[in-house]
Amino acid sequence: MNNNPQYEVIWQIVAAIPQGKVATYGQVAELAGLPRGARMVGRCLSQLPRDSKLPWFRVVNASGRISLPEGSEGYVKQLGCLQEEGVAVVNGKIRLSVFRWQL
DNA sequence: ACCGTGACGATAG
DNA sequence: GCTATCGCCACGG
Repeated sequence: MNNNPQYEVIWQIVAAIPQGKVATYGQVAELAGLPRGARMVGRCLSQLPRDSKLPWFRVVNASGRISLPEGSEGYVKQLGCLQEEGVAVVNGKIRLSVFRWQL
């Protein structure tokens, strides 16, 4: 299955994102100690089981957009979860200057 | 080993 | 704001 030891740290970072806030793939990668691992974070999340308890929906791309095909099941779920937490998604876009997770 | 494929990102126009 | 490139990196065929 997931033999990649890096997934472990990625999961931990994602799990630490506060509710009502979001983080970008690149940000998660850096906090996980993987400077150019944005794609790896995306890959990691894509492998998560549908019933994962991880707040994967709090991860968006550097443009503040959901990186899933619009209209897809995942897109709808992510959008719903975010709005439920109070994250404003205007015209499919999130203001990172407001909702981005800051340490 | 080679090549195409992504839930990416930075930059240029 | 948008598209087009290019760099990046793990995986699978």
